[in-house]
Amino acid sequence: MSEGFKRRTPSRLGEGAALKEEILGAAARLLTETGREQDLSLRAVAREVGIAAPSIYLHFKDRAELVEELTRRAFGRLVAELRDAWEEEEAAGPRAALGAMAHRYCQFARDNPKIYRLMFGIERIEGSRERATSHPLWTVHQLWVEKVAACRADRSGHEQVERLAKLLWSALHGLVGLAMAVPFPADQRNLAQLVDDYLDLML
Amino acid sequence: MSEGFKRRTPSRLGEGAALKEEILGAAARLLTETGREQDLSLRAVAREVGIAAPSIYLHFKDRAELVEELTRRAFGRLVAELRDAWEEEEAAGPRAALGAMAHRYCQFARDNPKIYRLMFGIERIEGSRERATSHPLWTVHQLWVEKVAACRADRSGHEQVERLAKLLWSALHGLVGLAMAVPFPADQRNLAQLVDDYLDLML
DNA sequence: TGTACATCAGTGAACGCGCGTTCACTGATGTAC
DNA sequence: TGTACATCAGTGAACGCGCGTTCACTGATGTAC
Repeated sequence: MSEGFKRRTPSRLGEGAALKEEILGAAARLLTETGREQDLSLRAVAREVGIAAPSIYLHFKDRAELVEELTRRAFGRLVAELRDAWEEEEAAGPRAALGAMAHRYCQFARDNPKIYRLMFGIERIEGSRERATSHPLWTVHQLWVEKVAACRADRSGHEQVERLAKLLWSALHGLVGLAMAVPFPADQRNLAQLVDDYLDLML
Repeated sequence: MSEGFKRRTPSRLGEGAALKEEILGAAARLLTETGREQDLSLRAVAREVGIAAPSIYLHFKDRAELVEELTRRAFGRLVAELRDAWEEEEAAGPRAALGAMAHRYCQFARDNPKIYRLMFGIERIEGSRERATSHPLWTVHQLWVEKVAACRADRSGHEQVERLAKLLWSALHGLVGLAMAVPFPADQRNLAQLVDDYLDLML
């Protein structure tokens, strides 16, 4: 608004797929910086990129497809962050690495609250009914299971590991969810403390 | 839609506050039965009640006020449910009563997913900045603290009790939140099992 | 090297929609005389 | 008991808005001859 008119320089080289990236980038920007959840409209995205609204249809079938691609990538980033956190602390042993992963999870959610909400919100539930294991959420789930298993070594059966993984994941999810929702803020330090408490209880 | 025209019988006795109740009831119905989150529009509510849209302004300043009243009452119902669950099991001791409360909490969320989302969603954060302790969320928080304290008797200091209460609450919040979001459903029984696991870990 | 044409990224105008809100009104009920 | 009037719950029409999407277009680039 304050920065006047942007008009996309045409720059139409042989391949136009670059615009697709610009569109997804602008959509992410709208969610992280400025907007409320519902500001993710095609027209707002087009405005942010500096193109005409119909241009989006050159790269996405419709609004739903844009949103789906956006969340798919966000899940990709989340998983990458988690793996990264694990690897950074791996030398200190699986328990420490799992802790790092848990903290990074919360960090991601707090850094990208709108996107996090979109990932775990209501928009997404529709089309992906039976191909559940291809849903990005499945990947996240598997990652927790895998790493919790590494912590428990062979002290627990697979079922027990699955249960622990679910407990941990949903505890973290609830912690960041409440922290976002509640007006008497559990601040950053407090949250980290609570995460550690969970880990102590569980392992 | 399928049931043709409803037209509210005027019935304008001395007090018209009855319509306010009808409006709130219709709004709740829209969220629990039919609609997606965003179907909670003034016009949809008016349609559901069978009145003209402007009539809503006789009882609510604007849409925001309707939504606020709706969530305030929903919190009231939640707290009542929780107290009720506690009292039903109180005879069996505080640990059992707390368990009953935890299960009832999940039950409420699963029975009213749209409303639960509204209560802990994004809509509400705005106006209620500094009067935090008058926010209904504060009441819920206090209730958990009170009942966890009853379980811990004098084995824990106040700070420790607060922490446990937060852990429990957010664990439950995360559990139901993920259960709603995830397409490979942890079914009802599974969820109850996980709740028990949490309680075992914590107490 | 020069011309005709196909391709294709991107556009401006328009559509129909549902929304929140305003406004001047209607018409039944309760009250004053 | 009958008439005039104030009150007040509820209404229909209209406003301006932003939205998702469609459609016929423009105009630069790459290719065929």
